[in-house]
Amino acid sequence: MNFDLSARSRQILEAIVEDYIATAEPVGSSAVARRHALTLSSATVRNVMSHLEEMGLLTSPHTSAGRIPTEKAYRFYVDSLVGLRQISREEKNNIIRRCRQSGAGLPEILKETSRTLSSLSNYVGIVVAPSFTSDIFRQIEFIRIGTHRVLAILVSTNGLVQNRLVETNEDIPENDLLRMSNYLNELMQGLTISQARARILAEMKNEKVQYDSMMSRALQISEQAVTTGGDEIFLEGQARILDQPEFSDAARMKDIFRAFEQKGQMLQLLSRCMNADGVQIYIGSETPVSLSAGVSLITSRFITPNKTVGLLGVIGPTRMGYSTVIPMVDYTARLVSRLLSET
Amino acid sequence: MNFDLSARSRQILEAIVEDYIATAEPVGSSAVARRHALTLSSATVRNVMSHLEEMGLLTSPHTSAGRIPTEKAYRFYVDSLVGLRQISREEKNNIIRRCRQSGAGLPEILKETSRTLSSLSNYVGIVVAPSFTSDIFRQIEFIRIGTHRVLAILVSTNGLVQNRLVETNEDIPENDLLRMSNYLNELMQGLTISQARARILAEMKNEKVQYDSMMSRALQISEQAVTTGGDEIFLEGQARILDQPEFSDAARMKDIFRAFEQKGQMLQLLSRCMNADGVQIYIGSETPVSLSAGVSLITSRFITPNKTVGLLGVIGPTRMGYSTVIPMVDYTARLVSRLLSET
DNA sequence: ATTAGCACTCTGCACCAGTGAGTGCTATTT
DNA sequence: AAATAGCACTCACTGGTGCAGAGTGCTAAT
Repeated sequence: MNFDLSARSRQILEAIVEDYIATAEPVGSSAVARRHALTLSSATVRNVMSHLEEMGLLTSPHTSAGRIPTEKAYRFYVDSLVGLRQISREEKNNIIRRCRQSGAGLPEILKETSRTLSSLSNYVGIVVAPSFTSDIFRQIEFIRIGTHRVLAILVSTNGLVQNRLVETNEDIPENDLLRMSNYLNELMQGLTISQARARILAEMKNEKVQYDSMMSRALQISEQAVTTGGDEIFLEGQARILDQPEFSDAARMKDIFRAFEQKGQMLQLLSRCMNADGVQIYIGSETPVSLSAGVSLITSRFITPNKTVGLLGVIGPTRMGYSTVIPMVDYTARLVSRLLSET
Repeated sequence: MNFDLSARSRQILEAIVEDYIATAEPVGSSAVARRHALTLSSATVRNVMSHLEEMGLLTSPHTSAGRIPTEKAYRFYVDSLVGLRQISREEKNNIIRRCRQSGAGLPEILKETSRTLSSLSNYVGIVVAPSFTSDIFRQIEFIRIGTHRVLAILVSTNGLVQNRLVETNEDIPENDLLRMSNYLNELMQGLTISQARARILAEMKNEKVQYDSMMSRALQISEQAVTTGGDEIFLEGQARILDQPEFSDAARMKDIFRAFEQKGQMLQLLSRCMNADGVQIYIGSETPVSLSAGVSLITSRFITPNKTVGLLGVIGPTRMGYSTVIPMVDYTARLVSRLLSET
């Protein structure tokens, strides 16, 4: 979407967007003329503004108010943001310090990262953990809980753990459980969790195995264990959305919080963001997450040592401080990838 | 707090409380006289009301509005609620069905229970998982993740799992890990997690052990594993609080959501509720959770088969449908205890 | 003891300028 | 021809006024 805009029009548009981001109030021609050190009268600015309005880059809430950028304007602004404010050393250190202070486990790190993103941006931090199913199988263990229950514990090479309590119709002695886990550990060696699941299903049809009750039981139990229950998503600083004046309206707020509660749904929609590399910016209606209107999403992928990918970013109002948030998300994604790899 | 109230005064107070609960609007004398089938004029009711106001049971927002119950009035209302509406069979089945539909694991059940409490009450559902530390140790396992990391997995007899990634300064071969876990499993047999932690700390001071590098390393690692990171708390249906007219104000809303985000703090405060048996009712400022003003908390304990206790309940506005929520919480707590024990 | 009646109080709503920020157009300047 | 000064116009916002309605508190009558 390349507009045929004069340099001056651009500058003015940029000034309006930035003013609006800063104040959340419609900005008028005289404000632009003043702020903008350039020697231009408000009348001239007015002409340009009405032109920009015709192009669909600005709207006015009513005749005698200033003008507000449209989504299109934000998009243009972001695309032409040549001078992505470099992230300062101080801020970098801040991020590093905060991301490090958590425990060593992946979930802890990710949760803390989400917190950090939120508190540094003042918007909502979001982190989607690397999908467990595409992670590589490490080990499976069975632990007998009571007489008819077995706890299956599945561990991936990233150190992610998934456990599942499985009901069994007979009491399985610990010895058998041990043999079962040995067999399965052999079977799933080196596969991803989802491959392992496929292997299990295939093996269940294997005739030789069907006659071995121990093996078939092992497969049945493990099949349940590898059937993963949704990935994790860390949404931190939700309350910060309330600081934004555009969400002071109760109805809009309700919409957003409802959406935040539907983490499962969100996860699905976010998976789209994981396909491309680099920072992804979704403005307003471009946002895959259906969080009512007026929100933007900035994300970037990060990768774990064994190449599974996760997503991290920030959710805020369309009127978001793009110039600071974008480099922040970018840097954080790189940082997390690096932190995870330095073992 | 036994007030010296005539039967009539009581009836009127009850009518006002119920009216206010239903409408969230100040209730006037004529409304009471009407609703109240009793043959009383509004003037008489007015006299009684002004008496009740003197006693601190009612207030009026301004002279020409109706009156609003104070916390004291709710307390009185709840205490003298003789006819706790019996929970209907249909509703019972509803609860049972919903609590059952989750997986077999304790966390899944509890999360679903919290959801159920929320959706049936239309307030916020809250469930505090039984403390891991007071649960009985079942087994510890070590899994080697990379060269300098060991994943410690701790399982309790309730089937709760806690895992922790521990950094080691040397590479420990799998064989050693197995010996270590055998030693520890022996050591902690039959103890609660917190006792196990004490045992580990004691054992570390044991001279004989200090000279055995394998043992002392095992103790070091397991010490980290048993240092539990806060218990779990399931807060579901937070967005429902937005349906309450008294929270349509942005500032109050922010307060509440901030409090909801501080789950750790909440947990501490809630531990007070776990000491007494039966349904606990905290009205307004009695609430241990410091969620700004105007909220009430209704909780009850539930117990797991091995006698650890958890907490479950509902958070809502002071103007809460006590007569339906109280029996609901009561029933749900009993039900969960039963569901957990029927293995 | 209860109630009818009435004056009084206070909120909420509608209506009405007046104000000020901001626009769009036109005539003028450069 | 582009930029600007000037001016009429629009429209939200504010504060004041007046009225209706709900509700109270008091007093006098039942």
